Amino acid sequence: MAPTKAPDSSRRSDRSRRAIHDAALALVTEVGYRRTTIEGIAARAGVGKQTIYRWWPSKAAVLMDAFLDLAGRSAEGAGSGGEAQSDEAAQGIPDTGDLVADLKLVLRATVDELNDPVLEAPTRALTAEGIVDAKLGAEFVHRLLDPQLALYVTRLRAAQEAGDVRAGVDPRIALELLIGPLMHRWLLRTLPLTHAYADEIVDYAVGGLAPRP
Amino acid sequence: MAPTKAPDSSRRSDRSRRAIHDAALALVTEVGYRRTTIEGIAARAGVGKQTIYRWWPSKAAVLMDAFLDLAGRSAEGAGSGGEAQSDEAAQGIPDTGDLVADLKLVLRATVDELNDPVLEAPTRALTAEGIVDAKLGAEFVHRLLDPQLALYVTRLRAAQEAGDVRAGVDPRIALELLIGPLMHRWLLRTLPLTHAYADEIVDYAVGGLAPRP
DNA sequence: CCCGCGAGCCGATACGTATCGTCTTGCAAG
DNA sequence: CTTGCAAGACGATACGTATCGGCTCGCGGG
Repeated sequence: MAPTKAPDSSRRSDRSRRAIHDAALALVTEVGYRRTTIEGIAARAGVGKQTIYRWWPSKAAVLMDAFLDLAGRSAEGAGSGGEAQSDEAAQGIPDTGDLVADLKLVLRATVDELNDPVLEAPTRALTAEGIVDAKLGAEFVHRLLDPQLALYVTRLRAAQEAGDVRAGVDPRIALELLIGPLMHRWLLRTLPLTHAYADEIVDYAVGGLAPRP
Repeated sequence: MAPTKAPDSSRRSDRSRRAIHDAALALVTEVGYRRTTIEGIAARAGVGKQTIYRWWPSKAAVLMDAFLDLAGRSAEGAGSGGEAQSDEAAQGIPDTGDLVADLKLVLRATVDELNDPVLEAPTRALTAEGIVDAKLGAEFVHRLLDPQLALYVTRLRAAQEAGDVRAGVDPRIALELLIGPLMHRWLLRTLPLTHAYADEIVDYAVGGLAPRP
């Protein structure tokens, strides 16, 4: 009956947790997701296998936590000092009044992140895993993607109030018009992902969202 | 030196090939990609393991051929009688002169395909594998995606000549404005993928591509 | 025309390796 | 003294390779 009672997290070793995160990220970028094994992570982290199995249900879960930890750490110091969440999440999308310029700025930054060799392998691995595993995918979307997308919703709503976007447009759909093409090209590698591409997407998309004359 | 000489394909058993295709597709939809094994496929198909290893380099390659075979078979009879390639590939995108209506028709059909439970599991598995494995991804794009996308390019060029799309627009980018959001929502399961969504995407995208007044 | 023969794919299965997830053992931190 | 921890033994799969007869071809001598 006892549903495998949870271990006492207050006694958990932070040192081991971090070592496991680092080892997981390093292995994924070095040998790829398929060939990173739990045993390999444990060995590299100087940790017993059981310590991993005690705290995480799967290899993907380890990588997800490691990735979130990485994103959180790289954002520290960029925020106003409090609890930053992620690079963009901490500061939001700028609102200079020029919607096109603001979006280009953010989408260019997204392009740079996607092309960053350090982030590429873990991001691809998690995305791919989420595509096949609905449960993990939901967690990925909820913990990583949704917070980012919420920023677009905010900025697009402001644009609607400013009259740059038609009132009837659903921000959730407008946002996908921007992000979708970027992700599509990155995921499927159909063509190179460049700043110029991001700019064109913004130009076309905003054109379709603007009020009819 | 002899680079593992290729087997004689003229003596290949078509019966085994088809049995392997069917078993692979069935297992992927039944137990998921991760838990379909080469041994499982061989057992289900009533085939020796070596027969699979002789003709395919990996589990993903088996599934890719099986999927292409499935797509090809389901399109037979729909084409003009000759060598049909795929449902849409055989007939192309209609050109009634109404760009919005034509695109909605095709994107709705794509939505239906993506929501088809028979096609969903193999498509997700192949896409996910291609995201992580660049070599396989390139093959996936080349054999499956590019032929489909070429149809959009054709239709969009016609729209440019008809004056429905600005002359400066690159069809390869315009097409991603349509397909990208659809794939993004389907892959990441952010929100349900419906006909209404396809319609809105077409409305917004075409609005952004149309000539400036 | 016919039959024997070698080549090669086929189903089947044994083999050694790798990874999995669980379980056990001491040890040291709390 | 309780419990997480490092280390690793353990059975269970799945991997990819190597053979083994059995069967079906194509070919060439009779």
